[in-house]
Amino acid sequence: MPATIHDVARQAGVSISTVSRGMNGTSPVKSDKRDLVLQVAEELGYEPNTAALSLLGKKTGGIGVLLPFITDEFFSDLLGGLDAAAQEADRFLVISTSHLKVEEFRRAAKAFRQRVDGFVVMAPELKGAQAALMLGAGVPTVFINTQVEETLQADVFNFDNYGGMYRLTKHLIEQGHTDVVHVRGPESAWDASERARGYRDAMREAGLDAHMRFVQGNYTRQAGYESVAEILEMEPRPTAIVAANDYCATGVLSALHEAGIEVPGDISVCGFDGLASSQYTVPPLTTASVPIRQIGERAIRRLVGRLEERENVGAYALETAKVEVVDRQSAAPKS
Amino acid sequence: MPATIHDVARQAGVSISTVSRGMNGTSPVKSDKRDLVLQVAEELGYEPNTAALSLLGKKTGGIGVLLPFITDEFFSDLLGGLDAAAQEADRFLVISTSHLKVEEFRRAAKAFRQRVDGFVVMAPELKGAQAALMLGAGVPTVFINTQVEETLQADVFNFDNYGGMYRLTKHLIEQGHTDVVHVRGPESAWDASERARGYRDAMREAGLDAHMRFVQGNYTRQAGYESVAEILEMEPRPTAIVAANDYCATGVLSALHEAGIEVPGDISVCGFDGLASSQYTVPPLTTASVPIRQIGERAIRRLVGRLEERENVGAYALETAKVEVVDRQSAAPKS
DNA sequence: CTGTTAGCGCCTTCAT
DNA sequence: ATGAAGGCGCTAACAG
Repeated sequence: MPATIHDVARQAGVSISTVSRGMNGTSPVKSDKRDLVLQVAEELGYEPNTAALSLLGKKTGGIGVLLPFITDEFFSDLLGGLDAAAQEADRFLVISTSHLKVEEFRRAAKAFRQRVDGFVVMAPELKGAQAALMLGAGVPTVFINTQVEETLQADVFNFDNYGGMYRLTKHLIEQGHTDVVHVRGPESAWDASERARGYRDAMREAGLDAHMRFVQGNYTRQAGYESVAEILEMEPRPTAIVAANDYCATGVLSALHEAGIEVPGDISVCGFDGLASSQYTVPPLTTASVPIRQIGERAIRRLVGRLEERENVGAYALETAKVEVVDRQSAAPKS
Repeated sequence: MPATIHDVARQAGVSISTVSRGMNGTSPVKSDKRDLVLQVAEELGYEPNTAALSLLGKKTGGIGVLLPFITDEFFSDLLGGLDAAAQEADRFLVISTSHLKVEEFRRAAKAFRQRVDGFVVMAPELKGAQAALMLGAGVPTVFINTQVEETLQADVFNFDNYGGMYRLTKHLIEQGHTDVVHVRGPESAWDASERARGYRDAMREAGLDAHMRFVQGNYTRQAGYESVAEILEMEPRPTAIVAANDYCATGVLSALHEAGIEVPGDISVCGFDGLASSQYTVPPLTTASVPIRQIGERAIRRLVGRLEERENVGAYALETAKVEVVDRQSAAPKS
C-alpha cells in the first residue's frame, strides 16, 4: 500500500494542505517545514496518486498513439521518434495498433479518450475528419500521413507521397528507362494512391502513357516477391521496377535474385520510405527517403505545445515533409 | 464535458446508486428502470470515469511494456504479439522504451506503476530481480528474454539463446567448416553472452578451440558491416561467419557483396532471430528462428491470467522456448 | 503562513 | 428494490 498525502502529513506533523503546497510550490510554506515535508515524503516514497489528480481535471501525461500496424520497420522508426520526443517532454505513450478498420479504430479511441491528454494518429485508410469525429470534439490531435480536408481543426504532418514518387519515376526515365512498372500499395490506402499518382504523372509527362504498367501489391515483401513473376511475363519486359515501398522492393530484389536476374544490370529496382535497412540490401536500394523519425518527433512536440497552450503554437497547420530521392546501386541507366 | 453518473440519474429520474447498479449489475434493479437507465446512458454517451474507478482501487486495464529499444524488427514482432493478445483480453498497452540504463528504467517504472495493472518487461541488460525491485513488490510482472535467478517471484518467458547458437554453429561445423568466426552482440547484454557461449561450446566440443575467433559487435547492421574488414584480414580467412543476430548478418551480407565476395560460394553467413526479413535477404539467410511473436502473446495471456486471478495459473514458471535452425541459402558446405 | 473543508465521479455499505 | 451518505487521494478555495 503506497503512502498517501495523509501519511506524510501525520509523519511530518503538519496538515495535508501544507504537504500539498510544499510539494507543488503552489503557495508559500515556511522553508523549514517544506524541507521536513520533502524529507518525509522521500522517506515514505510518497508519490501523488495519479488517479486522484486526473479526477481533479489534471492532465494524465499520456499521449495516445493510434496506428494501423506496428510490425513494420517504418512504424518502429516512427515510434522511435515519438517515444524520444515524449520522454523529452516527460510524457508517456499509450499505444494501440491494428486500426485498419473503422470499427477497431472507434473502439480504441473510446478506450483511450479518458486516459490520455491528446492523440497522435496515423490512419492512411481513414480520412482525418472521420477519425477526428471518433476521437471526440476538442481532443487535441495530430495526424500523420493522413488524408485531410481543409476544414479539419487539427495539426497534420504529412510527407510528399506524390512528389517523392514522381521524382523517383522521373529519375528512372532520365536514365533512359521507358518501360517502368509500378508495384502499387493497397487500393484502400490514401498514401498508396498518392504514390501511384506520382508515378502516373511522371510517365505521362514523359509521353510514356502507353508504357505504364501496374501490378497490385499491398506494401508487403511477399507481394513484392510475387509481383516479379507477373512482371517477367510482360511484353516488352520492363527495364525498371518502382515499388510502392522499401518492403515491397525487398521482395522484388529477392525474387529477382532467385530468378537469376541481375540488379541493376538486367533490371533496375527502386523502393520508397528510405528505411535504415534499405542501405543494407543487396544491392543497396535506390529509394525515396521519408524523414519519418523527425516527423514523429515534431508531431509530439506540436501536440505537447498545444497541450501546454504555449503562445507560439499558432493556428492549425498542414505540413508536408519533403521526400528525397536517394540514389544507390539498385537502379542504373538503361544499358 | 462528458456526462457523469449524476447526469444520467437526473435524466432518468433515479438516484445515482440505481444508475450504478443498473450499469454494472451489481445488485438487482427493477427491469424497467434498468432499461431506462441503459437507454439514457446510451443517449448521453455516458461512460464511467476511469480516474474515479482507479481511485476506488479498480484495475486500470493497462499493461505496461518496458523495452530497451523499439527501432528494431525484433521488437516490432514482439509488440505485434503483445498487442494482439492485449486486444483479445480487452486491455491496452502502455509502452515505454530505451531502458538500457538502470536509471532510465527506474524512471519509467515509477511513471507507470500507478497507471497499469501489471508489466511485461524485456531487460536483457538488467537482471530480472533488479528490475522487479524497481517495479515495486507485488506488481504482477512477466519477464521476456531476461536473466533471472531461481528465487524470482515472476513468470519468465525466455528462449534458448545458448542452444540456438550452439546448434547453429554445430550445423556449420558439420558442413565442414572449421574456421567459423562469431560477431558478438554487446558485452553488457545477457542474451549476447549466452549466444557467444553457445558458439564457444560448439567449437570446443568439435576440438576447434584454436579456431575460435570473435569480433565485437552490438547487434546493429552497421556493426556487421564493419566487422567484415576485420574478418577478411584474419589468417586463415574464415569460411563461415555466425552473427549474433539477423540485423548484424544483414550488414555482413552487404559488406561482403560490396567486397565482391560470394555468399555462400566464398563464405557462409548465418544470423539469429529469424526475422521475417531474413527470408528476403540476398541470398536468403540461414538463421536460428525465435518464436518471438508467440512469446509475446503467451506473456500477455499469462499476465492477464494472474491479474484476473484465474485458478489454473499456478506457480511462477520459467519457460524457455526452443530456437530452431532454419537452413536457407546463405550457408553451404565448405567447398 | 497554515489548517479546515468542499468537492472531482464513482462504488458500496447502510438504511429504508 | 432503492436512496442517502461515506470515502478513495488530492487540490483549491476559504478561514483564520
